[in-house]
Amino acid sequence: MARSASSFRPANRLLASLPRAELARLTPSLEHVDLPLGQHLHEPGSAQEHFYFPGTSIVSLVGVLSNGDATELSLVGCEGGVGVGLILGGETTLTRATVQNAGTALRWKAAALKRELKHGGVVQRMLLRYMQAVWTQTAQSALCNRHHTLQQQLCRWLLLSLDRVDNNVLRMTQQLIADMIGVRREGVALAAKKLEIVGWISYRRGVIVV
Amino acid sequence: MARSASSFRPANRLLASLPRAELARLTPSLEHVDLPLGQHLHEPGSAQEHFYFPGTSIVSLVGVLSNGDATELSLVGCEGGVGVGLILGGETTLTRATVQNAGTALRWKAAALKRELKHGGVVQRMLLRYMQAVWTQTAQSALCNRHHTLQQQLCRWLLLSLDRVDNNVLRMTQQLIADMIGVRREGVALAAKKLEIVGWISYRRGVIVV
DNA sequence: TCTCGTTTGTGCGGCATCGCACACTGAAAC
DNA sequence: GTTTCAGTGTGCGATGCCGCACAAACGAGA
Repeated sequence: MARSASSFRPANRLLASLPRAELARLTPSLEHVDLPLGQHLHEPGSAQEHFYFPGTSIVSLVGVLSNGDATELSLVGCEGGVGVGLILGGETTLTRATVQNAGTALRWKAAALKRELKHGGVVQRMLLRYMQAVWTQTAQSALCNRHHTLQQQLCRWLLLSLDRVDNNVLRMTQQLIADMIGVRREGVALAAKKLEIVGWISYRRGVIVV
Repeated sequence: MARSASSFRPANRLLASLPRAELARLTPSLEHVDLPLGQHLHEPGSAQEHFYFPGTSIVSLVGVLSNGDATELSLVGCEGGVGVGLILGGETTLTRATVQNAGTALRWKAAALKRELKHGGVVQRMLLRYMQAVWTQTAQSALCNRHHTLQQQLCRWLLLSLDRVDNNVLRMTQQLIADMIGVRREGVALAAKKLEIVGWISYRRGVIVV
């Protein structure tokens, strides 16, 4: 499942944005992994061992309440990374990271990340910038949850997901979508139906075409 | 309005948590300010000049949508700081920081903060840890907005506020509270009425006693 | 004391979502 | 082909909040 990372132009855009030299320095400590659908990269409350840079995989970051209620806080594809808790240095998170879409990723040992963070160069800036993106998405999520209708949230979710795949097709059941944005499945069914009537999407047993 | 900061044991707990030497090093670049009620420490979209360490003041961080809808993302008192956007390095935020409770604060030039962040010592760790606290609160906010009733959210807000004052009294009109958590004033009135009947709070024209 | 503006209390119709129940459909397994 | 079941469509009452309108209570200043 894991082999050494050799490619010079990583699929992940955070890594690709780094200068040649920095990337070369990091490469030895990066490890190629394939993420299967449904795997949890980390659970609420537990410490994380690795930071992940998704390549073709998509990972959903959901906040979990003690009673089990959940809401998606951020969606991460090749433009980001998983494990912001490591950047910030706290031991525990209240989030769960679940693989939405099986695919590749590069993983990075937590210790190496911490070393790089102390170093304070381009990599640190990159990580912090991305942290801001995550925070912004979380804030957006809070705002949407308060002010937007289910329909609007479904649209937002579809667009976020589309940005992270290379074609127009999403493989995702209504139940999973409902769990992500924290609503009933029936609500998603209704909203999706409307979108289908308008002609923006077509829906067929777990396959969405936009 | 501004005079040099001289006290060795700052009221702000983030600063107080620093080792003597570090604090001494920072002190010259800190400036004492009094924050009047209602002042905006930063607006969505604009760059921030200072990072603030509240002493007796309380600052509310609200996320603002382009259409004006808003929701509180975090509440900051002497246990925290205002200006996480500076830590993360992005130029713009979608948040507004408003002074909820007039009081003192120490402010810190953005440039000094950036220097300290590169340096990568105790101060960096402290800032990042606090950033995590803010992120966690934002995530909590998202979860509450989805899963909790207005009543529960009011309670949460009251408790958050209480943690940040030294007595049991909050000076706050229902309208302002409603704006904070992003609901109608009438809803707050109703919820507050219930809490008053149960005997947990007493409410009198902008003064809440718990 | 009186007035005026702010703050709070209350009622009503409307709407979005929930929780539950159940029927239908397509795809995979036998 | 038949069975089986995950995935989906639909209906219905309940609930919580919104938007609006207006009355009542309170406090500050004249």
